[in-house]
Amino acid sequence: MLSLSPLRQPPEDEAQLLAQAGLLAGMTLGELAALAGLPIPPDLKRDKGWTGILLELWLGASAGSKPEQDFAALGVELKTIPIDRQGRPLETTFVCVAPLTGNSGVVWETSHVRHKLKRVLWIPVEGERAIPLAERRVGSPLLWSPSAHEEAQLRQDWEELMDLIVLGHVERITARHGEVLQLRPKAANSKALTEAIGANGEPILTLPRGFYLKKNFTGALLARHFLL
DNA sequence: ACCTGATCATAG
DNA sequence: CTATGATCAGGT
Repeated sequence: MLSLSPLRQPPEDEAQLLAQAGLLAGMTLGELAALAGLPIPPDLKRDKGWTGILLELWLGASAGSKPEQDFAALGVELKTIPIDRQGRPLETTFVCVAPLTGNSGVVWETSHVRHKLKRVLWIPVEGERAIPLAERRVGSPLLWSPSAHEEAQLRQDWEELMDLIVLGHVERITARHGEVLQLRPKAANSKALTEAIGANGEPILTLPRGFYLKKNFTGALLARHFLL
């Protein structure tokens, strides 16, 4: 029988990764944290990435801040996603930081967004704040790649947003732009600034931005999986 | 009730 | 600062 313990090595293939992820389904974050020897914070207010780190540990992902996929050898990215009791996402999903300069000639095919989303292991986790963190249960894993339709949706939003950035209109972009992919601040606070292109082509300082998947997109891909 | 803009911790 | 991991919380 497989031992229920964190993987100390990266998984060898997708099947092994999925098998390990499957063992976690139904367990609580409290159980997984205790078995991994990880302290459980009272809530996520000051530990927003805690669930993601915990699952990385259990699945043998490279911890830390490397700008790579979580399972580089497999080309797989790990995403935990908080869900309500009906399996619908409670939050948008951060994809990557948006490049605000040096974008002449960039195309969808080689974009960071496309690369990050090429193959994703989604792990739904109960996320309602009424449920104590330690009692929240891990759901069934979903190894996903964008369908042709999903990629077309992503590409359209990405191209629209990148056009605005390149044309110096980043500060006119709001989270309402994009049907499935949105651009929002991704920073420590509202004082953190980075360089971007202004309306007259001049350098400006603005908030760092990130690409996020809207809930309608992740909700649909989860529903497709768990209803079929 | 929900979404958008703001925010939190850590490593390098 | 940028990268990783995301959720918070007030205004609409």
